[in-house]
Amino acid sequence: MRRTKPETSPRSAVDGGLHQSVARIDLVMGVLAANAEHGVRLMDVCRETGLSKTAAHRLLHGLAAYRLADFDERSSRYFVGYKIFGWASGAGNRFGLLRMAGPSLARLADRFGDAVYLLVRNGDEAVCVELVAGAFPIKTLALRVGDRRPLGIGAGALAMLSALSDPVVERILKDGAKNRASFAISDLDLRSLIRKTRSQGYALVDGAVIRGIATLGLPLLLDDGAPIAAISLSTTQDRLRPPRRQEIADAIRAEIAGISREFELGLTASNAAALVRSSVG
Amino acid sequence: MRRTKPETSPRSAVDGGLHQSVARIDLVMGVLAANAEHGVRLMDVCRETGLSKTAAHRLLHGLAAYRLADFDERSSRYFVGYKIFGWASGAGNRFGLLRMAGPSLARLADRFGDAVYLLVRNGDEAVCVELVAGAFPIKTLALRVGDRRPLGIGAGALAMLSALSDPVVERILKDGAKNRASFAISDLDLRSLIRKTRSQGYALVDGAVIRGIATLGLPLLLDDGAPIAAISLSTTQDRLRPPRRQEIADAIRAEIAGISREFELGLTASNAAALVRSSVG
DNA sequence: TCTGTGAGTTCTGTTAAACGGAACATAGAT
DNA sequence: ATCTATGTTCCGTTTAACAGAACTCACAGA
Repeated sequence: MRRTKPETSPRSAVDGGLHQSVARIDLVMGVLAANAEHGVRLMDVCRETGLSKTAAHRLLHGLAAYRLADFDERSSRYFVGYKIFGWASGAGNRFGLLRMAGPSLARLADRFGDAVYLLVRNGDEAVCVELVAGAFPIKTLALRVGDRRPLGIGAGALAMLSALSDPVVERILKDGAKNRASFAISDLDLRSLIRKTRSQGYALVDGAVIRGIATLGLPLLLDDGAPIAAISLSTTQDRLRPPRRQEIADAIRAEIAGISREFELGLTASNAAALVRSSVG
Repeated sequence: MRRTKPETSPRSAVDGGLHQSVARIDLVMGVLAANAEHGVRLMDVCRETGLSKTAAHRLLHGLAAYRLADFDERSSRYFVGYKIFGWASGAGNRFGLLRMAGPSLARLADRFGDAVYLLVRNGDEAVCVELVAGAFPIKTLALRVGDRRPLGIGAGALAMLSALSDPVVERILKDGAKNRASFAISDLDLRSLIRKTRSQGYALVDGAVIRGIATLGLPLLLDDGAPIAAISLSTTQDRLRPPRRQEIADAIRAEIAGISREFELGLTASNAAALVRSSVG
């Protein structure tokens, strides 16, 4: 009796058999997203995912049928479907945070001319949920919408980490060491940054994550002190020297105060907790 | 022998059996996205999708395992996962369009102070791919990123429709009649708007789609005349009267000329065709 | 404190949706 | 014109997903 060889079975490459359908869709969409600009052909997907030609073909057609992917017949290339936008626009607005913070971001970007970010805590990571580029000609976009960073990497994520209690900080440092490896910031540096952040009341990362770019961020705290989000601003290092630095920190703090007032009004305690810990897993 | 009743089997409710896994994921993610602000509980998903408790449970856990959904344990609510952002940011940049058009949008929003949109043609619809809000205090956001409109509804979509040949326009009007039903614009109105758009060289929708808001748009054409995208600006009706109106149209036209020059350089003929017709289905 | 209700989770046997491989078709390159 | 690589269709097999039932848990009202 011929048995299916278990060796390089694509299913095991993904998940071990559980949630295969989600696993494969995630896998394929990931490939589409990674090559979104020029699209991918069937065999590209096979190569990158290890799926059989048949499986990839069927899956891609299914995705296209539901507009999760777009297919161009002439070039026979697949793209991430625009339908994803609809999902994403909802995702950013969890608990209406984006709706409430949006005007603040715009005001800050407008006043200082630099790029302003809204980051949300998601487990031990920070996700960039919105970004408003300012008018200043030198664009210093440190993050794009959707980018993830371990807590502690970048001013917004550092602001959130610093707002957590020491035991939690220690746990996060321990669990996330591997994820921070690609950033040239040692745990020692990080601890000293946290101390500095706590003492000065805002997080400043001056060229450490991206050369030449400085970012400054403050956390949005619930009344129990839990950080759920952060607003940060990035610019060139010379535009973030002391006098202006303090001015920016104060402006962000003022905006955050307004948001957090509005935010807590529409929030029950359980909802708040939900936001903080959403998907700690 | 007890047979599974075929009657209201959820699988048939979705697709008829083909691509069930994609169908259900699409279905569930759609529900999550529709209730993104407050999240949904397991039974909400069951109710809204018709899925069995078990199926919904398994699927949601699978989605959460891959971070396509986020689950909050305390409130036991599911949310659209932030991972979707990663996919979406790729989606907007098909063929690098967003990268090339981004600076133009920012310049326009900056100069006029109003909201500026980038729309892409996707089959017989237009999708809003990017939006830059201007500094003017009255915000007139006619679209959000990810919104879809039938071609012809809204200035950008009207600009693209008007750039198509008459036979194509007729086909789109015929096929899409139902989708336009919710907008108070008759086909007769639409034909006259198309004529007007063609003669004046830009599309203007003055309060017809949203009361009090006027939008003005121009298409981005390939050298063979096919419209692939549009840039539009929305503001209050009184801010879009004749002298300013012409100024805005000229400014958008100039930006589009720049984009399309850059765009065609990086585009082979087949790629261009791909973009135009992506997912006509 | 007890009890009833509704939500969420786990278990189990069954089934059909998805599977891989092979054959077939098509397009591009040489 | 031939060859190679890519894309599509077919088909018998199988395993991942299925529905239902039983279970736990939390909470509300008596």
